[in-house]
Amino acid sequence: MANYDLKNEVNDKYSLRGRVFQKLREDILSGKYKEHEELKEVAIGEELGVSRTPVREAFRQLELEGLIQIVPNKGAYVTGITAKDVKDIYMIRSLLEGLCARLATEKITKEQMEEMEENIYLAEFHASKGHMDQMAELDNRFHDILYEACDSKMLEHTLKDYHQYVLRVRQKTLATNTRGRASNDEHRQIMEAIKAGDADRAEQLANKHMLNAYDNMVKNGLTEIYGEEAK
Amino acid sequence: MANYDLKNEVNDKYSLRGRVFQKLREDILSGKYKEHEELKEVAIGEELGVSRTPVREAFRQLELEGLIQIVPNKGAYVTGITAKDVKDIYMIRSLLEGLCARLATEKITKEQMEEMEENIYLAEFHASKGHMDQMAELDNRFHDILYEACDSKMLEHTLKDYHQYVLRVRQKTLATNTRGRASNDEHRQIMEAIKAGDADRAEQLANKHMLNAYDNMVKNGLTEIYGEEAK
DNA sequence: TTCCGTATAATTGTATACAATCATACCATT
DNA sequence: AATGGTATGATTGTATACAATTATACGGAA
Repeated sequence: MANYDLKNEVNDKYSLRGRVFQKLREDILSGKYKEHEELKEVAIGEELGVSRTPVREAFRQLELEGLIQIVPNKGAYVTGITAKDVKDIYMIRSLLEGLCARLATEKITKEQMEEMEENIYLAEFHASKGHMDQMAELDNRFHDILYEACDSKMLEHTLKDYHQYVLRVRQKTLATNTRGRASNDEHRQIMEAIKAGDADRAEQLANKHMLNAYDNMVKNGLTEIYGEEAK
Repeated sequence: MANYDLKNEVNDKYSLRGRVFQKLREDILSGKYKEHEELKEVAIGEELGVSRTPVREAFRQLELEGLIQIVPNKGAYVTGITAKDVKDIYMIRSLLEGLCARLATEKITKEQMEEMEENIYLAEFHASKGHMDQMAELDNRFHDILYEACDSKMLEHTLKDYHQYVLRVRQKTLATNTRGRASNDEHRQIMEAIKAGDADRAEQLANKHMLNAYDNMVKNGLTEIYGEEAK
């Protein structure tokens, strides 16, 4: 839990620490740095042409986002996500996305509602064309809209944390076209429930949406890459 | 989300950064540094006899714990909790403590069960004696045991974050003797449900326990100190 | 008076030097 | 050969100097 001022993320783009942070974040999420790999301050500093100081501070931020783990006097290691972690995250997200959808039903603004509708419309278009990258992007954005719409910065922050945490896994899941379309349908149903002002139904649907996403992941065996199967 | 290796907290006791971190954490939670107060690197460094570097790093950790907020090129400010935040946190905790209790029903070890029973026994003793400090301590510990017992480091970490976040508010709530006893009773019921292996009931009770705690806070007007009333 | 701009001070951002700690390799001893 | 200890190198921890940025105060112009 931390950094509730999201405007900082913008400001940070212009500081060295911010740039180092973003670069490392991207490299970890893209898989350049693998799990349990050690990140050395000098090596990364030299690679990016900065001193150790901003690198060290970027490390603290990455730890804050759960992407690395710092062991005192030893080093910084890329965080490993076990299958059990992924399972737990989806269990937690199921509850919280449900709560989020319920709150959003009352709090969503007209602009957010319109963006959500547009998002779903676009997603269906890209699904029919088989544009996987765009679909993944739109899926991320759908959830972000929902998080913002619930009008709770505590809930929004927690959900964004978890969302980002499973990004590495989730990207691959959506690559299966059938799940992509099913996911879109579920988004549409959630959106319609919110639009109709049916908070209970929105909560229930968002709940199920997460469980379905996890079931699909397990079915495709996509959690195994993170170690042993969740028990 | 961050710092999943709790052993670091122990190691950090022996580093300057760790000591600065602990000191500031204590001072913020105890109210020495008030909300929105600015923390200056040099001033704190001089006060503790260290340079700016460990102070800066401690700041990053405090931000990680949500106790301060760092604004680039400006400063570090003690995080303000609004009444709305407190309300949202209890709403979220209600769901997650429920999930935690449910999971704990299956995963709790014999040792944890025994500590939990002992905790409740002791709490009732101190309640009868009017020992408020001990009761607050035991209340914290009860929840920590529950978090550990659920056997999910993701859930445990999130709950500990939120728990700590409302510590400043919660301390005061328990000061009312009647709520202290009611809280103990609820702990006992949760414990008994877990012991009986009734996961559904444990979840439901933990759920209600949080909502009751929040209701009591509102009733006593204790959230108003954090700004306007939650709407 | 009010507003704007500039100068100055205070504060954070970054680089770098040095200290402390940890990992490794090698040698001596058993 | 196995074990233990010491020396060496690598890496992180800390202090400090300097740069960049921001806040404040002051003075002049409208």
